[in-house]
Amino acid sequence: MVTMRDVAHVAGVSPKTVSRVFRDDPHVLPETRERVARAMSELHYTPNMLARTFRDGRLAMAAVAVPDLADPFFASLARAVERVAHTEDHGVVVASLGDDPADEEALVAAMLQRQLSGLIIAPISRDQGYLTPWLTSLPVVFVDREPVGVRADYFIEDDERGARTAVDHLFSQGHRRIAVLGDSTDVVTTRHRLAGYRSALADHGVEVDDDLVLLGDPRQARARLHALAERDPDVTAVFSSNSRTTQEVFPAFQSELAGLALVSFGDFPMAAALQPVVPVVDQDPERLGTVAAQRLFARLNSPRSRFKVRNVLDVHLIRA
Amino acid sequence: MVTMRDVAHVAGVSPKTVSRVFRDDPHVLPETRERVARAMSELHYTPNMLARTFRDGRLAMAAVAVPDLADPFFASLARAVERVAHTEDHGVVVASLGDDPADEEALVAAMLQRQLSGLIIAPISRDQGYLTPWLTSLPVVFVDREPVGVRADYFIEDDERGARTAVDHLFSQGHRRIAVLGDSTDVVTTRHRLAGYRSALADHGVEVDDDLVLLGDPRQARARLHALAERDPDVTAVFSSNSRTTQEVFPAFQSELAGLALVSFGDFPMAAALQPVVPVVDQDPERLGTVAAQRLFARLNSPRSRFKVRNVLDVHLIRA
DNA sequence: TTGTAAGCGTTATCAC
DNA sequence: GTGATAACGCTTACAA
Repeated sequence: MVTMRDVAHVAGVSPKTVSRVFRDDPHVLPETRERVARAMSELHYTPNMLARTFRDGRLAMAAVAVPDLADPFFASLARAVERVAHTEDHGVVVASLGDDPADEEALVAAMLQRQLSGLIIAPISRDQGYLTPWLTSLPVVFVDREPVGVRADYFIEDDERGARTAVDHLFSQGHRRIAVLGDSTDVVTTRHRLAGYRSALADHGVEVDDDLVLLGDPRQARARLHALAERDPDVTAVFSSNSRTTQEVFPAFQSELAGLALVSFGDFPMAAALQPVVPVVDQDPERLGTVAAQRLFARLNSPRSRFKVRNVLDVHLIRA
Repeated sequence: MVTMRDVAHVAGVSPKTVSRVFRDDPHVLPETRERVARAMSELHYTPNMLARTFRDGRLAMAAVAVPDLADPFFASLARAVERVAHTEDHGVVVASLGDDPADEEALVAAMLQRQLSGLIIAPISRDQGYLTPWLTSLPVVFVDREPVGVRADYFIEDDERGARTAVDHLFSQGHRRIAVLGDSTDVVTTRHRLAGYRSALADHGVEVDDDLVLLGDPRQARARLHALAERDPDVTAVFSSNSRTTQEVFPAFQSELAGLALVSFGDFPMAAALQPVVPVVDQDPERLGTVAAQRLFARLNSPRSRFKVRNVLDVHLIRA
């Protein structure tokens, strides 16, 4: 590997001068600069970022931790973060947290040990208290899901309101017996959206029937829903509280559950082209990722400024 | 930040001993080890990975460069890489290359300057010759798109064969005047799939009409196709040579192009639930990412072994 | 078993 | 305007 030393040697100057040339320090004679520049290109010098960032203790990379990078929602979110990070000369390290809340802490710790400059996270566990010690050394911004057990910036959608809107829509179509599908209640958004479902029911004077509340692993959602429809033919509509689950169950609405109505919290690819039409509460992961990343860099670039910790983005029902 | 020095001081030993304890070096008295361990946890010591990796010149991170992380195909691929990297105690840095081939080199260079341990790339430019100098310092594996202008491992699908199969399928349904949609020909897969289209036509004694070849930005694909249908009503079928484009144009087949047949190279989310049914050549990004990452780490872990450079994965037409 | 010294590539400080 | 020196945190010789 070619180092500054090598360049300095060839150019007949000190390493420090090479450094100066590289950093465009004005305190270098044009002639010297020229000589150094020539040596650099002759030797194909590439600066060792690792050494540089080691000096100031911080890798120019932001971490993004999401449940699953392969989920289009989180992929878009990560892409948006990447875009912002790029304008700040930062790279982006990604980590998928997976299914098991118990793994979250270890995965996140593994990332943070690498002295990244900041973390954007959509957690899967019930409590992120383990992050508290890290907060002194790097900014953390939550996205999509608010922090529990730790105080940090967060950018979320109005889950309860969105869910209520979605369920209201079903009521407006005349449905009264409405099932709800959701992820694990470890996930805080599931709890909020469930609350929205409940309050919509309350608004319409319908009592919550726990038998209509189907939670857990999205991969089993279709089976669970199918079983419900069998034992309870009065159910006429379903509120799916996240897009992952919606994608799992949708095909059922084209076959064994044809005729039932479906609304979804969270849009997903090709949703607009589906028959039957699925109204969705649109979340805009792009925007979520962008604002979260902007906040991260705002924190990094002006550590003493104050910012609004809680940030709730509006959501809208589309294709209704 | 708490350093080894601090821990050493508290434990009353030298930094080296702390290092030994941390690395589970057997040459430490149980008693000493105990004392150091206590000091570490008292001080909440976290090792500075940056310093450690700086020493051996290599960050424990693999780079993944793809056209667009928000594209479900590449998101799945990246997710698979992440899974493998994780078992090797490596992080994953992602970069979306975007639309403009001219940006590729700079974006990739920016990543590699960070002394990452390896690169997995699905390039967008016509020539990756710029990578040659990097090959001495880190392994590079191409995915989905073979390298041009540089010799490196690559894992691709059988593009030409897949395309031929897709177009054959249209012929078998009686179609003779078949349009083809594609990305820019800067992308090597587009060229291969176009070749597959041409040879399928040749097999069936149909001459290629350049007017039926619609290439360029996927976002304009629907408009281009619409215009073609207007001026050439004899076209009865369309081969879309990548999933991005297919997703753009699909809605047209539900409205202004209803009745035309469509086959796609590349599956996409919810495709199975669409009406009309779209047969697709399935690519399995998951598998592609997995094998590419495995190769990357194989190269890293046994630098002197020899491997097969060219690796072509089979593709199959599904939902036909 | 434990400690000392040196160095990884870069840059800040402070001379000259 | 330029250079010597030290330092970032850790680890690998090599000593003790």
